[in-house]
Order: sequence, then structure tokens, then C-alpha cells
Amino acid sequence: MVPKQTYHHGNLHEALVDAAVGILETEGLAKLSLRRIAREAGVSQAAPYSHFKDKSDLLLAVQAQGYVVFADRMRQEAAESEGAAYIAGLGRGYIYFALENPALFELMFSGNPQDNPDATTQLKDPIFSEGYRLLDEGLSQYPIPIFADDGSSRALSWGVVHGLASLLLGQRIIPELFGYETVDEFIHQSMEKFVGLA
Amino acid sequence: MVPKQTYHHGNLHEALVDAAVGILETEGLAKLSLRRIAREAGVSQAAPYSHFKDKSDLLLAVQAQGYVVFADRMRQEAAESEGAAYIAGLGRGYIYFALENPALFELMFSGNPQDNPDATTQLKDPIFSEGYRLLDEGLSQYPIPIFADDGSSRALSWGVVHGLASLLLGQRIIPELFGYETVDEFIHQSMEKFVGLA
DNA sequence: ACCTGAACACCGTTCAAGT
DNA sequence: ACCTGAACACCGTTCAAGT
Repeated sequence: MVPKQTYHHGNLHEALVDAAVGILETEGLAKLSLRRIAREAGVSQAAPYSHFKDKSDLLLAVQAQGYVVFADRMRQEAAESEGAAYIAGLGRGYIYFALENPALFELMFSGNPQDNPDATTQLKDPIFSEGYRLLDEGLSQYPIPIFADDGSSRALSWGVVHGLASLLLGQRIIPELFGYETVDEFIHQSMEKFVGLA
Repeated sequence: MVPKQTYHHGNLHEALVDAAVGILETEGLAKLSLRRIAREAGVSQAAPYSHFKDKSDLLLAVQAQGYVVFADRMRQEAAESEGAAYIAGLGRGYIYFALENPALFELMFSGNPQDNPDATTQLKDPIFSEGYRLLDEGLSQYPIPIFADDGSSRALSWGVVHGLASLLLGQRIIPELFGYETVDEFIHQSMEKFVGLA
């Protein structure tokens, strides 16, 4: 491997994002320093500044990449379902993504995007979660019986899945203490109940 | 003021927690360093280690204090209401607390308490949110029509309020884009709808 | 017992200098 | 244009030393 040569060919940008994702997966958000990312990518501590304005600019690129796998996970879980079951699937996918990518999910939803002026432009629109868009379109297509199909019902739906994902991730909700045998059983039953199927 | 003398009388512990809360209110979570807290309290950088095991131990004390004002805010908002309106009040209080104390709320629900072995013991039980307990007791007393009164409905209820609080705080939900004139209107209507009153 | 000052290993960011 | 090395101002934590 001749990484130096490769990086000079123009893919340090991508290599840095990949290194960041790798650190998130193995070490967690707390260990994600810019110097560590550079070290992992085999370049000097100052090298990232040739590709990103600052640390949060790099993290924005990581988030953006996260949103596409986030939406994929939701689509995957909802595939082959229609109506309320489709919405339940999107919800399960949302929660599964959080539990499968805890540090990335934490990064994606930590902090206020408004604090970073680039966030809104770089991620295209103020509600930049691709996952939200999926949920929103799904709810327009299949209004679930539990809420009428209007603005606040869509917000409530997003609130339920996001809240459960956060609380499960932070160990605030422990399914065993709610009488469930597995996390999976909790997620399935919660989503079934939420969309009115149970 | 003779702070040095006072601190030696045994209240540096409290002074450090207060300083931390002050920094959270004025500067935010990102600026909350242990050295900064010590500086604000007028002591050396190493002084906190006489009262706390490490930084996260101090932050745990800040969280514990946060939980009592959190629950107070919920009680205040739900006062003079009964039944579904009482639950809606608790929910509004939960969300208002988050919006009124953004950095403290972020601290209280950031990270996994399991990562810190002291968290569970120090905050008494695995589901240590006093606010959750209020919600849970309220739901036992006044089962809201929208969900049956069982384990997963209580989890769903917590999910809704926590999710909406987080998403509003992170500017992921922008009430104006959902057709609401004010954040307040959004919160009221969401909670009314959630408990089945609208 | 409580606190200080200096030290260590980190961190984000800047900037002159190299290619 | 892209990258390095050194520097600056921070950070958490430790530890001998002071009271």
C-alpha cells in the first residue's frame, strides 16, 4: 500500500471521512478527535485543513454520509410492507439504525445545526434528515389510524420513533424492565401499537 | 466576599456544581470544561479532585440537580389539571424544560449512563429520571385513551415527549414549517392531540 | 482534609515553510 | 494545490508539596 501517493491523488477527503466513521464504530464519539482522524488516515495533524474548514466541517460530511445509510436501513425494514405495516417498518428501521450505529446516530443528532451556518446549506434543507423525509412521505401515503394526517401528527410520529431510539440508546428505557424478553420484541410491539396494529 | 475562606468551610462541592450550571446557561455544553469550572469557582484546576472523582463525577451531580428542577417544571405545568389534561401538562413541562435549559437537558440525556458505573448507583435506579417517574405515575392514574395502559404505551408516551423535546431543541422540527405560528402553539396542540383531546 | 503548582499527554487551530 | 512541523492556547488528570 502506498497511501501517501494515493492521498495526493485527491482522495484524502474521503479517507478522512472513512477514518472518522471507523473511529466512531470502534471507539465512540468521545474519542473522535481531528488529530486522531488524521493519524488514522496517515497524514499530519494539519492536513485535514486542506480539505475541511474545521473539525465540525468534517463531521458534517460524516453526518451527511450517515443520513444515506440511515434512510437505507429504514427502507430495508419497510420493504414488502404496505399501509400501517410500512410505517411500522420505517419506525423499526429508524430505531435499529440508532442501536446499530450508536456513535454515528449520536453525532447526527447532537448539537444544534443552527450553530453551524454551513449545516443548513451543506445538508440542503432545514429538515435535512433523509429519514424524516421517508417517514413524512410514508405518512402522506398511508395515514395511520392513530393520528389524523396533518402537520402535528407527522411531528408526533417522528417524535415517537426518535424518542424511543434515543431513550433505548441511552439506556433510559430498558425493555426488560417493561416486561419484554428482548429489545427486538419491544421495538416490534411498540411500533405495532403505535401504528394501530396491536 | 471572601470566597477562599468560605470554600474552606466545606461548600466548594456546591460552588463547583453551581459554577457548572452557570457555564451551561451562559456558554453551553461545549464550553463546560473542568478547568473552566474551577476558574469560575475561584480555585485551582486540581481543586475539584478533592470533591469529585473526575469530570464526569461532577457532571453527575449537575445532572442530579437538573432532575429535580425538571420534575418541578412538569408538576408546575400539570398543576390544576386532571385526567388527559394532566398528562398533556406533564408533557408540556417536559418539553418546556428542555427548551428553557437546552445545555442542561443535553447533558442530562447525552451519553450512556452505563458507561459510568457510578451513574446508576448515584442516581438511585436504572430509570433515574424523576420526570419519567412522574409521567409513569400519571399514566397509571389517568390512562389516556390513545394507548392502552400497559408497558409499551408508557414507553411510547415517554418517547413522544422526549422525541419532540430533542427534535425541537436540535431544530429538526421547526414549528413554523409545520404551519404553526409559535413554538408554544405547536407544543400545546401536539400534547392535546397526543392525549386524545384534539 | 483540602488546596496549589507544576507536569504529562492530549486537543483544535494557525502559519510559515516545503513539494 | 496539498501537505508538514512547530507553535499557541487550551484540555483532563496526576502528584508532590504546602496549609
